Amino acid sequence: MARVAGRPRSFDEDQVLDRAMLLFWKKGYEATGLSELEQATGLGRQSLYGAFGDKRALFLRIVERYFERILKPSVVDVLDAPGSGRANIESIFKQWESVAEAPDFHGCLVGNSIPEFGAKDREMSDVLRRKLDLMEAAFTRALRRAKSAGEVGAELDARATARSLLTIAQGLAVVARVNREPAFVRGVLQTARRLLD
Amino acid sequence: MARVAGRPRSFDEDQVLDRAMLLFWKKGYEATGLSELEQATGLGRQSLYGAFGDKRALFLRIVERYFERILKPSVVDVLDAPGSGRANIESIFKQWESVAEAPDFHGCLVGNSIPEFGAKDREMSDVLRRKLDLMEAAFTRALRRAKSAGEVGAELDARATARSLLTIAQGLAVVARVNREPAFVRGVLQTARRLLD
DNA sequence: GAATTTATTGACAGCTCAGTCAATAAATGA
DNA sequence: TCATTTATTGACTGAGCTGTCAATAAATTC
Repeated sequence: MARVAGRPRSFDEDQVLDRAMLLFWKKGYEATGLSELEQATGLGRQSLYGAFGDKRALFLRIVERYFERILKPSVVDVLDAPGSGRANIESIFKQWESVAEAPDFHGCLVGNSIPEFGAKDREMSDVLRRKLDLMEAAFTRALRRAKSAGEVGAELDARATARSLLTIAQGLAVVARVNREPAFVRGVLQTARRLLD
Repeated sequence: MARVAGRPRSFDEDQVLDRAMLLFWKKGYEATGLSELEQATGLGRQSLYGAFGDKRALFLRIVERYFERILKPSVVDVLDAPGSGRANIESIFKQWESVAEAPDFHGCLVGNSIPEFGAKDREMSDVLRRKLDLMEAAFTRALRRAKSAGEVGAELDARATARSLLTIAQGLAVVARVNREPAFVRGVLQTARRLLD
């Protein structure tokens, strides 16, 4: 794989993508302008276009990155960790509590984007849905393991419960942005735990 | 209350507001342009501004209308209906099922708007939060009545459960837009019912 | 009927948007 | 050294945005 001639990039791609991700996460797709992206990343417009394509292509890449760097490590990998499935779910609950109560909580990039693209953009909806599916599947695996280990009720419907936990997560990502009471999130999680018994 | 001189309006305000509401509901605040509002309502720009003020003021009015015309009758009033609190909650579940499975489901205007305004607009966040609070309170009332009537477990935490049901509702409003499987919504509701036992 | 008040119409101003063009800079390979 | 390739810079384009201005229309009140 011989390197081809040409001027080398002067920026760290990972850093640029992280900064763009944070911007899209906080402000949403439409509300994030190219000028803001230039400012946040320190790149000029042509560099952004040259490296990542247009705004939509950049966003698609950011969604992949958001899953790999945020959702996978903090949700999927935690649920799939060896040991107790139930304890893994409890770790997730604890994590949600601290995240949702943080002062600058800005929800979930995937959930935030769903209303924005709506039905008008099927490709984007499919991409976003696939991320939710991956989380649902991870919850299902953890619940099945918990069931085999007798950590949850034997009659528990793993798939339906996984769907509920995913739905609660996305609901919290919305509601906790305006309701900043710690008691709110704790109440929801306290109730979610009851689903496992 | 003597009428003052002047040319009378040539449009039906209710109809205009309903059409604007549907547009904001489907597309969101930012993505809805004045030209689209003109087209959907049949009004010229100056008529819109004269009657409702600027886009933001119109949207604030639409949010109030959305609560009065959609959320209050379909959630608050159903929960506050005389008789069994538990049966009223069950009515809500049934309704969510049919709504979320409809082909042109576009979520909840309140929930859709929360990520869009984020923390940058406190007035709007407060308005949106108040609508969620009113629904939470209605769930709490219904659960308390159900508890008094012995329709739910005596140890049930009415407020925490109300918060969970609100969170599930907002979660479904997001997730069901991309996951169109009827089994998804049904699974979540099946699990939600378990919260009441 | 005349003055007043409000509604409607259409054009327009100022700004921001995503995306592109052309010129310059900096590396490689021969 | 020189041709080639890629990156960067900054100006620019055309379109769309919200909001406003000025003129006209249609009612009431005196």
